[in-house]
Amino acid sequence: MKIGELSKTSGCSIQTIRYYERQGLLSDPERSEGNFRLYSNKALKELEFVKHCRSLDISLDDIKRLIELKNKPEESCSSVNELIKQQLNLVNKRMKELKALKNELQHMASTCNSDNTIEGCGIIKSLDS
Amino acid sequence: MKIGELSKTSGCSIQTIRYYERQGLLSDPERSEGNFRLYSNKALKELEFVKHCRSLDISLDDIKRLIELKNKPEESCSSVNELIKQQLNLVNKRMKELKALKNELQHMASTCNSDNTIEGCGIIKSLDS
DNA sequence: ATAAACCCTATAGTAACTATAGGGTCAAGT
DNA sequence: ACTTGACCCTATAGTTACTATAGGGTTTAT
Repeated sequence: MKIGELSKTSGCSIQTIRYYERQGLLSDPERSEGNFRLYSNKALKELEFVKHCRSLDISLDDIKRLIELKNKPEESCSSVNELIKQQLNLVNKRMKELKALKNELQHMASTCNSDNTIEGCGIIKSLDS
Repeated sequence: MKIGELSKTSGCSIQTIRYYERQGLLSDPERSEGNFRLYSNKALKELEFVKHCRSLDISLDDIKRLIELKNKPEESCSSVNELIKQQLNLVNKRMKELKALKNELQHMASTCNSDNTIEGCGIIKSLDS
C-alpha cells in the first residue's frame, strides 16, 4: 500500500509517518518506479507499535531503544522492564504536579464572584500574591 | 537592580527574563549608561506574577491576556474567570489521560517476570498488540 | 592595566510534530 | 494527446517555552 492508505489505516498523518521514518523508527520502505513509498503489513505493524508506545507517552528515543531490544529476542527483558518503570515514575510525577495545580486553580476559581470588577477579583489577587 | 540580581531574587534564569521581555510579558526596563537593564520592585512583581501563572501551566499567550485584563481594573472579571476555568478543564483532561496511561503502564509492568528473555516478555507483547 | 564577573544581542537547539512551497506521478475523462 | 485531479516527493519553516552558544561590551577589583 502507499503512504495515504497506511495513514488512513493507522490513524497517523502522512507527515508523521515520514517523520518517524527519518527518525529511524520505521524501516525504510520499498519504493515504486515513481519513487512512491510502498508498505507491507509488517510495516503497518511497526507503525502500530510506535503508535502504541506514543499513546503511553514514551519518547521517540525510548521507542527506538525498545525497538532495538525487540530485535534481540534472546536477551534479558530487564531493560525493557526498567524503561517501563521509569515511564511509570514520570507519569506519577506528572500526576502529582497536576493535582497540586488543579487544587490551586479550583481554589482560585471559587474566589471569583462573577459579578465583580477586575479590581476586586479574587483570582487576580491570588495570582498577584 | 541588574538582571543577575532579579534572576536570583525571582528564581527565573536570566535568559528566561529576557525572553519574557521579548514576548511582551514584562515592561521594558530602564537602561544604565552601559545599556544594562535596571529593574525596580515593580518589575520584580510583574515577573512574579508571570512566574506564578506559569506554575499553574498557563500559556504565555494567556498570561499576556491576564496582564491586559489586570490593567483594566474597572472591567468585569468574567473573562478572567473564564480563562481560569478553561485552564482547569485542560488540567482535568490531562489528568484523565494520565490516569489511563498509568493504568496501562502498571498493568504492563506487572506482566514482566524479570528473569525472562525479551522473546517471552509480557511488556513487548502488550506493546505489540 | 588587566582579569574576573557581569552584561549585551542575535542565533541555534530542544521534542514531536504540523504546515508550507514547489515540484513530480498516475489514472481517468475529454 | 492532453488535461485535470488526486496522490506522492523533498526540503524547509513554524509551533511552545525555554536553554545554550557565539561573539562581543561594561564594571569592578587588584
